[in-house]
Parts: sequence; structure tokens; C-alpha cells
Amino acid sequence: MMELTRKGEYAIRGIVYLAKQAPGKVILVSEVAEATGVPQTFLAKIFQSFAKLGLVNSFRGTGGGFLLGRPAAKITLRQVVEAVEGPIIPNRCLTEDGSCIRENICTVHPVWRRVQGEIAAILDGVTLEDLARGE
Amino acid sequence: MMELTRKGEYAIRGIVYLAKQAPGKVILVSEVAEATGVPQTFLAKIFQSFAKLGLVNSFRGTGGGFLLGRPAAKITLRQVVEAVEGPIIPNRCLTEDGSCIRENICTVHPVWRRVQGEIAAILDGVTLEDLARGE
DNA sequence: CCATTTAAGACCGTTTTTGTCCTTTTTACT
DNA sequence: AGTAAAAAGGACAAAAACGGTCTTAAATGG
Ligand code: SF4
Ligand code: SF4
Repeated sequence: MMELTRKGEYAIRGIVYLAKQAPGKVILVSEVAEATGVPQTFLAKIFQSFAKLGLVNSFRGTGGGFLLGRPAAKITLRQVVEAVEGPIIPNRCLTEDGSCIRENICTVHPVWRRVQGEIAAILDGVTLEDLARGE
Repeated sequence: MMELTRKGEYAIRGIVYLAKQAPGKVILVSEVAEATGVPQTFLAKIFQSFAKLGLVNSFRGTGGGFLLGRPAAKITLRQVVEAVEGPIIPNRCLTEDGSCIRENICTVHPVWRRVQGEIAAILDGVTLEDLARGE
């Protein structure tokens, strides 16, 4: 239950690898893939979505590659996870458009809201800098 | 991300309905299904797995049905969720058989362990009695 | 025996996951 | 200008998970 997908796991491995590099250094996706044990084409897709959100910068052509879009200390684990997995939603009724008619009288709903808040808080409290240098 | 399946949601709705009944009263799965808006045959399956674990007792034949296997105060939300969704595993490396070779040196692993612990603690702290009478 | 109700398992369409492959675009270097 | 090196983008697809249904069997009370 509540399992991160491989995409999420790969995303973290990949961007943490970037965070470990010297700031400003451009890295090939092929290098990241090999170092982290992630299928290269899959990782490329993941990095593309990172790039759209500004989490990484990319350069095409010879000498191209990826690097972090901002300092590692300014990227949280939550941002990484939500970039590829979407918002943290332990149950359907926690989406922005309240989807369950029982929501008003439901006693379970607040429990899921707490779960959501706790997970978000933990993930918000961890940055790529923490992960890159071993907390 | 981290979304409860419909099976899990249905399971909670169903067993909370049982918890709201007078202790000892036997309820038909058809009644629970109608009251909670869950497909009956699907709910029947869910209740079967509850029965195997002792969360509910069942009686077959005329006058049969379901009731809680022990007092509502002795059944936690975690037990209900894990009965149908399996253990709370935010990431693969948190299964009993450590499946990731990086686990020893990984800085992300402890974060997921924290998440696991927090979710478990929240769900452990809520009983069917709480849910039945509105906390 | 018969109606009722759960138990158990086979089955099945849809969606999501987990990728691959191919073409295009951008860029640097010669 | 030509070419090689990357990432960008999109189509495709096998496998797994999800969300159920259906059928048959077993128990139970009348
Ligand atoms: S019944 Fe309660 S917990 Fe379930 S989806 Fe509706 S509001 Fe959420
Ligand atoms: S790399 Fe770390 S977080 Fe990812 S599966 Fe392995 S131990 Fe867990």
C-alpha cells in the first residue's frame, strides 16, 4: 500500500546524482543512468519533466546534458516526488475538487488529511543538499 | 501518489458501517453495500478477507451475515487497511527482505522509513470505535 | 427439500506502469 | 556547410494492477 512507483524512485536517484556533482557541471543522462542503474530512455523522460518545471536545466547538442536548476538546498524531496508522481493524495477525497459526497459527515476523512500533512511535512523537510552529502 | 485503492476505501466504509451497529447484531452484506454505495460482490470479497483475519465473524445461510470479530475499540484503522492493501510500504526497500543493494549507503532510505513510521502511527491511533461515533 | 446467505475461485475489461523506439531539434566542432 | 552529439517529443507496447463480475459450492434455518 502507498507505494512509490519506479518512476518516482528513479527520479530521486537521478536528481540526487546531479546534486552530488560540482555546481555548474553538466552531466550526460547516459552517465546518470549508468551510475544509478536506471534505464536510460526512461530516465531521459523523467529529466524532461524536471526540466519543464525548472528543477533541472538542460542543454542540447554536443557538450550538452543536465544540471540542477537551482541550488540543491532549494529543492525539496517533495518537489522531486510531486514532479513525477503528482500531488500527495492518500485518498480520493483529498483532491482539490472534493469528490466524495460523504466528505462533510465522514469521520475517516480527517485521518487521511493528517496522513497527507505528515507525509508532506517530512518530504518538505528534506532537501537535495541533505541527500547529497548524507544528511 | 500514495493513493488508497478503491478496495481500501470500500473496506473502511464497510467495516465502519458494521462498527456503527448494535454489538452482536448480524448484518447482511447487501445492506452494507447499499448503505455505503459499494458494489455488493466486491464488498463480499473484502469481507471474506476480513473474516479470514478475524476482523469480522460471518454466518452462512438464512439469517446469516456479518458482525465485528472483536469490539470496535480493539480494531485499528491500520489493521483494516493492511488487511486489504497489505503492509504500508512507501518504497520497495522497506519490505522485510531488503531488496535494494544501495540500502546501506542510501540517504533516502531513512526518509521513507520515517514516512512509513508516521503513517503507521497515525493509523494505529484510530480505532473503529473512534470512527463509528465521530471521534 | 428449499430458500437464503456466505465462501471460493475463475474470469475479464480497463487503466496504469514501465519501459522502448524513432524522428526532430538544437548545438558544437571541424 | 557538414557532421556528430545530445536532448525533446511522440508513438507504441508488454506486463501488471485495478475494479470488478459470474458461477459453483457449502452451510444453515425452516
Ligand atoms: S467516505 Fe470519507 S474517507 Fe472515504 S472518500 Fe468519502 S470522505 Fe474520503
Ligand atoms: S536507492 Fe535508497 S531509497 Fe531507493 S530503493 Fe534503494 S535504499 Fe530505497
